Amino acid sequence: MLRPCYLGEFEHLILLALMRLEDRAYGVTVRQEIESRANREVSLGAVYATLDRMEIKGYVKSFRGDPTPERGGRSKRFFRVTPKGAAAVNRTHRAIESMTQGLQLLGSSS
Amino acid sequence: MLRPCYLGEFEHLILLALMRLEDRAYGVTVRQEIESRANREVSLGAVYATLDRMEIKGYVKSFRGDPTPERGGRSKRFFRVTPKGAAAVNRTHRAIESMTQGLQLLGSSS
DNA sequence: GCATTACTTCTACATTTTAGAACAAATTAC
DNA sequence: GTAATTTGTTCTAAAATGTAGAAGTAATGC
Repeated sequence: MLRPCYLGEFEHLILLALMRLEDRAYGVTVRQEIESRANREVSLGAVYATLDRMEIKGYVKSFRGDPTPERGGRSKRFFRVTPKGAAAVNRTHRAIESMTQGLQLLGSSS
Repeated sequence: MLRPCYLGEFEHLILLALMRLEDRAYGVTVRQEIESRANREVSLGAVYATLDRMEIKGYVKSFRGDPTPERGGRSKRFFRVTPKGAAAVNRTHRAIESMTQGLQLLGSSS
């Protein structure tokens, strides 16, 4: 099968979280960002699994930070979106946007 | 596991295609709509599998049309989005939107 | 050291996405 | 009418994604 270059739902949310968090993105903050912003519960296991897969695909890059002086403050694994990851987000947005053009659906529900 | 009420990527595109197509939505046109609008190749098998799953979940409803008088024009299985499906689209859009708020990413690529 | 805290990795499954082959029903050509 | 052709759907099987929770690791505080 040809490698699809489209993002899954959760991959998409995680990339957006990384973009928002900039240099503060690691497992816990990513999960928090999605829970509070997208109003959706996620497990840390899910977050890491998806980040690992996206690192293999080249959508994100991770590197170790230093330990912090809080109790339990061990070193974190930070993540950043790569240009390739950003391109994937853009492709996804364009696809959704062009499929949405002219539809009036986001009316007022909530 | 609790049934997640979030749409997968492809489910999302298919629901948008159904909304656009209104009463002309069946396997072939749905595929065409996604290929031309979202600029993405999809197989019919993928379209039907996803439509079937979404019918089970109550996001779409299908019904048979009559044969048409073209060569090979056998009867079609038409699909419509249900209110539940429309609600799922709205939830998905809200999640993406709130994750995107304030990010400037759709700059100019393409 | 031992308990506690913050964080990551591992394990195991469920669900979604995917392609292509097989099947079915209609039309046309002969 | 029956074989070939066309439109459309269903079936099958596998890969990719999504998910939760248990286990593991490194730090601090006592």
